[in-house]
Amino acid sequence: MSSSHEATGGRRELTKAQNRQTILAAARQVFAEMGYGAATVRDIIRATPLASGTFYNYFKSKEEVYQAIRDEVALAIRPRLQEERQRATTVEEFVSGSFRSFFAFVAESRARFRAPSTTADPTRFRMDTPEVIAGFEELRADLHTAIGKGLFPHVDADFLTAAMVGVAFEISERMRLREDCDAAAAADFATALFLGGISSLPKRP
Amino acid sequence: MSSSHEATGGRRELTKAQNRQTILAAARQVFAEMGYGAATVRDIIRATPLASGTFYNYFKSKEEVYQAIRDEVALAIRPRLQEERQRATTVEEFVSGSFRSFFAFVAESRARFRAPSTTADPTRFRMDTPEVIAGFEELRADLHTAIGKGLFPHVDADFLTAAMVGVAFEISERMRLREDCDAAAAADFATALFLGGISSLPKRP
Amino acid sequence: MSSSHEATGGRRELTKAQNRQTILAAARQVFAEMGYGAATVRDIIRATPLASGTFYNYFKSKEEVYQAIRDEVALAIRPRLQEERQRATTVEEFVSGSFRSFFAFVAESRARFRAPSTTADPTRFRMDTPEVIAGFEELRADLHTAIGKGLFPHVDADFLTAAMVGVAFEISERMRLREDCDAAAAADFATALFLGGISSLPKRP
Amino acid sequence: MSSSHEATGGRRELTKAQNRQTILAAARQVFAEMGYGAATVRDIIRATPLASGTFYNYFKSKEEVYQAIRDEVALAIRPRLQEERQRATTVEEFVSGSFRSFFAFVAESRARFRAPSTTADPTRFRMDTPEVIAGFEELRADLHTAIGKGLFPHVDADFLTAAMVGVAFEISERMRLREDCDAAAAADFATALFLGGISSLPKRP
DNA sequence: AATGAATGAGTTTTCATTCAT
DNA sequence: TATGAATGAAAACTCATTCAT
Repeated sequence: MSSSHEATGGRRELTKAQNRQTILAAARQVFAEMGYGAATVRDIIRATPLASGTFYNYFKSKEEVYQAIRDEVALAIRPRLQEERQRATTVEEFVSGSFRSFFAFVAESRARFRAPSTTADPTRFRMDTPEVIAGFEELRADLHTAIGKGLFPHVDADFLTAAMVGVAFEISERMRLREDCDAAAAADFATALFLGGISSLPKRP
Repeated sequence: MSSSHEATGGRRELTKAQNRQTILAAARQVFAEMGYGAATVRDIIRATPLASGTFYNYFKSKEEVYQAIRDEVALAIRPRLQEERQRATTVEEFVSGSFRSFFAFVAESRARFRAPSTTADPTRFRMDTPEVIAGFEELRADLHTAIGKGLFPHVDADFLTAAMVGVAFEISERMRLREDCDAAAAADFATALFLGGISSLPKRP
Repeated sequence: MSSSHEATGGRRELTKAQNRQTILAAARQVFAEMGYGAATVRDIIRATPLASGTFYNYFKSKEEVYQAIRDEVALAIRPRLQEERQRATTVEEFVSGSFRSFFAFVAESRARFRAPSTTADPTRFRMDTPEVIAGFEELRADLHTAIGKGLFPHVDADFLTAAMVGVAFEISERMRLREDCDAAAAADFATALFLGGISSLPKRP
Repeated sequence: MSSSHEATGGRRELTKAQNRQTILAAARQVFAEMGYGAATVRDIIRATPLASGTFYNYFKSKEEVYQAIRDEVALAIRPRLQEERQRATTVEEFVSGSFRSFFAFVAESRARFRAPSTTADPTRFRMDTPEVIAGFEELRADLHTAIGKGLFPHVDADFLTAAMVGVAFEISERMRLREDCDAAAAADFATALFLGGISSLPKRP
């Protein structure tokens, strides 16, 4: 009799999609708060108004929820980053484009990936998923190519990738903790560091 | 009879210290392989020739083992890093001293912190413990001081700390995977990046 | 419009009866493959193109499906066996009539009771249902009567019943596994065994 | 302080062996009462004074308990039967030796395999385990040999095996239900049936 | 009447911890 | 102190059944 009840024509469909999202949201929060390893399916369910059995209508296990979150993240971020890099014709464009996209994405998703409040798990939960890693493998590949083409100086591509990844993750975490969450500032900082530094890096023989 | 008694006494002491080390080594390996959160006391005991009850003669819980590992690490690395920074009179010394100490430490401990082989936990287990973090808080503090003293340009100290931490961790991981595990090369790379880049960083008002 | 309506009506009736049979067939197969005890309503539904809720339009529970299968079997076999025995005027007719009817029935139903392929349940699922047992209780009663009337020698009727039941079940299982599935040969074997053996059986005081 | 407490020197050892037996006994009873398929590990534990976790110190699953029971039975009965048959030089010895051993064994174990009281599962729980079946495969092989050697007439060995198995199982069940549980009478009955009947069986070409 | 998602009680299994030896 | 079996609370997962559509 309530309006929300009557209005929806395909209530079942909606509910089903909503439940999936409810579980995913709860999982994101729980993973952030307790860390992936320590989190249990129970914890996820408890963070939900659903019954325990319902979880298993959507996911077979904690791993599977994690995959789903991963895939969502990857689907959102990887194409953006790849596009930036492919469009780049100079080191500046390559570096600044990558960092701008990445920090912008993190800032946008801040709402969705609720900040880890009281982490019981001493290992930090990062958005450091295989898919994201795969995204950085793409970065590595593109850096190799760029170095081969002479766009970049002939430096250690693996270390350079690692450095960019490390800077991106750590600064983004710091950025998220700040009130302003200024993605542009973070991107400018990281970009300047690399543009200034890359030319000084040891050249490989 | 007396001599055998004394020998036993000596062995006892040794055994006791050995058991503690046995547990710590097993815990390091298990944490690396499954992640801290997913690891259980059972897992640690299983990676040990000891009986389950024996564990509790040395540690009260998984957390306590973790503390002990942390403290070991911190005890080994933090004084080294602090000393490097306090000795530094230039940016070059500050940066290169920090990175050289850090990568040297990681290379040394490669044997002890067995490489995470097949990680079931998708979140990477880094030597990213609170104590190590605390070590980097010291770095942050020292950077603030150094900026205040004019040793460093007036950049965003938090972001710079984050960048150094991220580069240190990611490159050290990469380094550990390499056959040669060349700490000097890693340190040179990171140092060059920062020395070249720092002067380009955006200045704060 | 009317014609399509009538056709649908006819199909409905058919569908309804078909659904019942679909469930029964699935249940027979599932019971045979997993054993009655281990089988779940879920398993039966899964072996069906129907939805879970539909099951409950036809049966209240696993037990009720079982009853239905039982009753079907009993309805088919018991009257036949009783008729054979009542018609019998000699031991030969009694014994050979019973075995011939039984093995013929099993051979006929081989198609319906699909052979248990890979039984997860180590206890064999036999067509050894209460109704069939009841059928053999009738055999016991009739044997008692026949012994009382002097048709059979004065042997232990319970043991004789048990022997006939055991031989019937075990040989029928063997027969079903054979390509030819020759009911007559099985009946001849069992009949000869009992006709030859009965006269040698220990007489009761 | 109680005598039963102090008396036992190796209380641990004893308890451990006892617990295993406690679980096996409970399992035998539960399997008999509910059927193997319907029985749950919980049911077995509940039939025991032990804690739920203790079950898993001894068996990994319901299947494993079942295996253990099976193996016990097989270990006890198969050698006896084989010995009887190998010792036999006539049909009489072969048949009567087999039946006497089998019924004697069943009578002995009546205490251990508590009689199925109120079976919820309509499929009867027989000691009809793969190992026991394997025992009858040995019977089949020996019958083939005996027929080949001319000890037995040239009848259908598979059917004869099935008949002996069926008679053995069904009569033993009947026997167990009787107060006297007279193994000798059961053996005499079965032996007479077969000795009288075998010569009448249809000869194979 | 058919559907299939939600429910939550029940089952299986693991685990930290205790304690008798 | 070392041992390792017992414990039972809690986690993982299944299932019969209901009910909105």
